[in-house]
Amino acid sequence: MQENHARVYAAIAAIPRGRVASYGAIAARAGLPGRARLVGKLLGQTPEGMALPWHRVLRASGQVALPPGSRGFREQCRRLRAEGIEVRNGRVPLSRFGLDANLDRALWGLPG
DNA sequence: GCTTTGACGTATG
DNA sequence: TCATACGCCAAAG
Repeated sequence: MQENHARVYAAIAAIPRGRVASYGAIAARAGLPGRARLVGKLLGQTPEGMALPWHRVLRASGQVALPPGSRGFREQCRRLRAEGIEVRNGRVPLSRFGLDANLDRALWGLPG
């Protein structure tokens, strides 16, 4: 296990239930700014059996990264909805469920 | 070694 | 909102 891999896994595991984070945010949190693709690559080779909230990782746009209609795509949407996250057309409104967005809202004391 | 290939991101029009 | 261009870098061939 590479050091970077471990950090990426740790960053993903740190996403609270009911929230989502982007590949870029995960990479940055893992100390690898600008390397979102590395996160995607890693998840692509991650065994299904691994206990990891991989479904909470989305593109910066809020889009599910997996090919629409694929098995993984449906599984991800299913898991997200199971946590109360709204998924519409393979997209999650980051304004409400994005981890960073919610942190900002908390800091500014704005309503959700 | 060089080229291609990604579960990506930002800038620009 | 959609498309294109470019940056990024580890793996695989």
